[in-house]
Amino acid sequence: MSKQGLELLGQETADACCEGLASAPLDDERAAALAKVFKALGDPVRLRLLSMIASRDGGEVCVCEMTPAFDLSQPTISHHLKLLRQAGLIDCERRGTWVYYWVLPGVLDHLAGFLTTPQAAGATE
Amino acid sequence: MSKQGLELLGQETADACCEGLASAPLDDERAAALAKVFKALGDPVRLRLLSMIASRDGGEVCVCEMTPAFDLSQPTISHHLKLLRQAGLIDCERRGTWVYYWVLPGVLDHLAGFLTTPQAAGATE
DNA sequence: AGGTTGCATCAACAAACATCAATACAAGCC
DNA sequence: GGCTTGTATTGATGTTTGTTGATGCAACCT
Repeated sequence: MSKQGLELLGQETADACCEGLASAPLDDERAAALAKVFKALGDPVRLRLLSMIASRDGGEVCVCEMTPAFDLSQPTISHHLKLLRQAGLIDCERRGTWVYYWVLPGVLDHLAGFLTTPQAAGATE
Repeated sequence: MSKQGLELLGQETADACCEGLASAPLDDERAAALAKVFKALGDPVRLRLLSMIASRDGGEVCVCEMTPAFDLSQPTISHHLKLLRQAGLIDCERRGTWVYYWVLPGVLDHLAGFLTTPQAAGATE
């Protein structure tokens, strides 16, 4: 189930959906929504967790594999994963004993599109 | 001084310089450097300030124009601008009485490239 | 059933952050 | 020189965040 979402939501990639940061001044509402996501990215542990999940072949990583990769307690890792989930960046599912996390498709590319400036969006290099 | 946060992002062009979030697990150092930048973006006021500057024709905005655009005190706006500057996102110059801010070129597109997943990067155009 | 393991939640604390009033600094004007 | 305006810095305060030990819950295994 988790692997198929990416192709099905393929039309949601970076461009065309909504205005970028540099195309017009942000209004309060959009700024607040976007700030939530960037705030979730604004911690080195969460960035590493997200990267660990996003770079994984198969797209899924077990918590049992992430927790020992940090010099932090298990509740702390669980807390950071929760924040990433609440930001809409990842989701998880329990399968038997273990819990697996994956990156929600399209969200990262969406953010990238938001940051891309009009000039760079048109230029290939 | 203030560009430290983005040193690890490099000055090279957006696409070929460094690995993206989804290409390999981030190491501590890069995660810490990137987290600083994302943390700077993780506040609605700073996002609006940055957008206000980035979307401006001519690329420069006077502080005297930004301060009244928010329901916040002048020191607070100045503080947020300082954080954006320390994150390596913007720079400023005093010209006579007024101070002008602009977005440092390439940084936003660099961040966008970092967030772009390999699949989407190939499918962009 | 009882015991063990994996993960989430709770309660509590220190550190970091957003905000403002007061103040300091810089540049123009009288 | 003194006065005014624009911006940055300081000091203080209430809030948020990162972290942990303790606890709770779910799924396995005898």
